[in-house]
Amino acid sequence: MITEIKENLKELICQTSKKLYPSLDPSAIVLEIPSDKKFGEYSCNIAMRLASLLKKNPVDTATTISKLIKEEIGSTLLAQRIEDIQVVKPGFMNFYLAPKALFDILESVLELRNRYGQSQKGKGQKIQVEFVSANPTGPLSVAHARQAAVGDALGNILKFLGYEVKKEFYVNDEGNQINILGRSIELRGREILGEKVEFLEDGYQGDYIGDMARIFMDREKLTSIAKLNAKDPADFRRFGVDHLMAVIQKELNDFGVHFDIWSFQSKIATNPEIEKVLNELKTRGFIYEQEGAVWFKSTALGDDKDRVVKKSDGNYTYLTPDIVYHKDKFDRGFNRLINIWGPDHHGYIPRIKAAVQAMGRSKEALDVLIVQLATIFRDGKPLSMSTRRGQYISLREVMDEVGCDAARFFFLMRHIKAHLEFDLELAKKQTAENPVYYIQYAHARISSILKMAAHPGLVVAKKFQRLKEVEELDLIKKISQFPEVVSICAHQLDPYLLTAYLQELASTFHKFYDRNRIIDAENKALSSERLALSEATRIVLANGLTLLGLSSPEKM
RNA sequence: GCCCCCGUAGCUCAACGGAUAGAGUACUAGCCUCCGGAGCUAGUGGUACAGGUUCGAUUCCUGUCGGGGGCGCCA
Repeated sequence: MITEIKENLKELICQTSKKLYPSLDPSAIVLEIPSDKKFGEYSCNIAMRLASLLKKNPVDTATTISKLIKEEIGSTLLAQRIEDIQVVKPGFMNFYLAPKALFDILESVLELRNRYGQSQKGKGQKIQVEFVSANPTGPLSVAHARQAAVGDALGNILKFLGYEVKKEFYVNDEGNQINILGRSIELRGREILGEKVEFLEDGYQGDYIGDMARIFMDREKLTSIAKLNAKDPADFRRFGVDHLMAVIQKELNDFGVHFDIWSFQSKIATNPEIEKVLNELKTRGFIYEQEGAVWFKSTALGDDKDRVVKKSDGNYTYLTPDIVYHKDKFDRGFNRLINIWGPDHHGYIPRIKAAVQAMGRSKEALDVLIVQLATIFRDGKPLSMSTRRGQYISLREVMDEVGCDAARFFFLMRHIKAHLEFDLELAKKQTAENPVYYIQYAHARISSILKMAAHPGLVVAKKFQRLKEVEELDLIKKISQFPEVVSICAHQLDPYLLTAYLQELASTFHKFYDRNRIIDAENKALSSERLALSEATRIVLANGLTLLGLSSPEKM
């Protein structure tokens, strides 16, 4: 409903403006939600864009256009829905929706319920969102936690807009890091059996390694050094990967993040497959040999230096299986890939984009989102986060301390490209200072009112005519913005706008609640319309919270 | 040295290139005979600096200064 109104209005403005300036590019016409509600529900700046072309005062142009629109509008669906058009100072045309339009929107929310805000915009497009993809060498960190919250919410949003979305976790279960993992476990095992060992310089040092060694040796009955020596090193690796993947899956599951697909490097980037892809790249002229190594000519496609894909010792670099993996993604039919990475990988973007192009795909088919780190604060002081040593804050700690909903919301609250300050004390507070509870409180409050209204026998209205207070109309207008907010999130590939919107919606509701009595047995007709308005608000809050991966509690 | 992100109110952050730069928090003063006071109302206060593009710049471009991160035949 609301998107229809906007589209129709845009079309009308376009046609009318073309009468003044026939070669007008329709994409130049932008309808935006004004910063201040006194400027109406939609505002158009086309007169100012045309000012220099027409060599006329934009206010005059806007006046002319708005007169023409008023003449034309009678013949369209908009006639009853646009109440007023005003021309203001620099040359804005501001459009004011009529109560009829607002009531239509309310009715459609109550009818569509959890589908309100959905669209079919993405129909037929297959998108893969790959995120977290942490090496199975330790528990997940806060950095992964933020990536998980972002990827999950973004995937939800894209699905909501009709895209066919798969959320995928890529498991790097081979390579140097995994060798080091296996070796670290083995060395801890030797220590447990009393052997004096020198630990690896770049080995994994967290306590969990020793725990894992103990579990493995119990299971395999490795009670002596001799038995341990007889063990295949690959067994340590395999155990390490399996064990840690189970830990990671459990953590993500508890965090409420669910993946559709788990891909394993060992299955996808097998040596024959790698050679096949390298041959293909060679045929296309992107491979050469130098100093005993095999190089990918990524500079030809925008990278700042060429990259080794096969070292002089015959091993592949990290990049090589990754190229195969990206080819695999496209082979599975995805026409758009979204990778969510940490900031430590940003230098890696040009080479993987080069690889995608070398395989004949457009570089626009791959979006790499860099999610900046979150710094965890306690009592106003940042907690140190030296990596590698196992001294980083884990997802588990944050989740246990502040709860899933609060943690996820905090991770989503800022642009993904902005550093995030995460205050544990604030996130833990169950008070007004905490925005999560502010939103959920509004949902719980409405749920409670709806329950209570059942007693006096009030019904939730389906048709509207009595809502006219400022707070009522403001609330409907805020509700009407939801589809657009979701759509902007998808366009920007960042869910943060939705967190801000939900706070505004909750605030608009609280104001309405504070100044207007909802349940009133003396005035049932008005009361049932206000109940319906509350229910519509609840629906939108729930839809938004669900997209972000948060719960919508009926009681708190 | 090169690359990426960020400099906005005391603090944490907003503002598709638009209108008087907005919220929360803190501080001050108010609001419960009645639907959840985890709420509402009012007040105070700001674009790092220098140029450029534009009818219009917090936003885009160049430079300076400041903070964070990244730059391997590591992953």
